[in-house]
Amino acid sequence: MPELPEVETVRRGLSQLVVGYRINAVQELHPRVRKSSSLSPISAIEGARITGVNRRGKYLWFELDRPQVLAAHLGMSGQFLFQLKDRPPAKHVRALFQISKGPLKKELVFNDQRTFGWLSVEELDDGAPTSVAGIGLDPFDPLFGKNVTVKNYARRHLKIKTALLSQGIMSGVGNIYADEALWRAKVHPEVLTSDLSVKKIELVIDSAIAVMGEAILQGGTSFDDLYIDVNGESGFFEQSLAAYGQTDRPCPRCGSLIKRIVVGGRSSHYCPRCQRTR
DNA sequence: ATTTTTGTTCGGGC
DNA sequence: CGCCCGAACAAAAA
Repeated sequence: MPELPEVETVRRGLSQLVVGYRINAVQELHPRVRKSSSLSPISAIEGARITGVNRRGKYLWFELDRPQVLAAHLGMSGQFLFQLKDRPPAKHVRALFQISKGPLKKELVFNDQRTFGWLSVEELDDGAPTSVAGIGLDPFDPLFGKNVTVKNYARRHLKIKTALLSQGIMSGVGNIYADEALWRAKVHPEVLTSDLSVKKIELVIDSAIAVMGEAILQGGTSFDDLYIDVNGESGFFEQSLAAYGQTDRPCPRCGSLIKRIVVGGRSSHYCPRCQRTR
């Protein structure tokens, strides 16, 4: 499932392979692939040259040689793929891009099994697409402020697990890295943010930064083929997971068996010994 | 056939 | 009105 490290891996792959290319043709192949708030059909960007690929949290956007951008969210299973000869064709292609640079021609596919992902033509507003306006900065953003973020967590009355998943406060963390960050910080997922000390909240944020930074170096986490990078490669961070998906397996720190509970409708994995309610 | 999975949005309740 | 919670959405694998 694409969270910040996976989306960043995709962004880096795209950045390397599409910047400088011109978008010659776009086909929308599924009725839900275009976000309803898109300024226009995606084909309106035909003729534009891609000048960069940017990201905030789990949101991606292609910068073009015109005021509009092509914004994208991978949802649960979205993928940008270059169709390679030695790989089976993608099965859930929702949009198709014909791009070229001089004599070089490429086909970029937007593939999405569960159709929660989307594409959208948008204006930039304060450096980010309009649909990204309400999304908090992610901790890798140069403008990210840790002290402000700590305060924003502290004044809410949310379970810390729910707070980490709230993209409006700090973006990029999903279910996997939320569980891993809380395990590293030794914080129980159900503790209220308003009950945590400033120091503890800081530790949770630092842990999220550390675990996502390490995951980026490993190309992200791939449990199955729902997450692969633009070249179809899996990430290798799964072997480093201490808590997520480790139900009934020993905690790497103390040996207690990892527990699974539901918090805010999402599965939460934690060590009952290392991560106490208080 | 039913359950499980997850990011985001939306509606209800307080 | 603001805040928080839970349901809904899709689709496929187990």
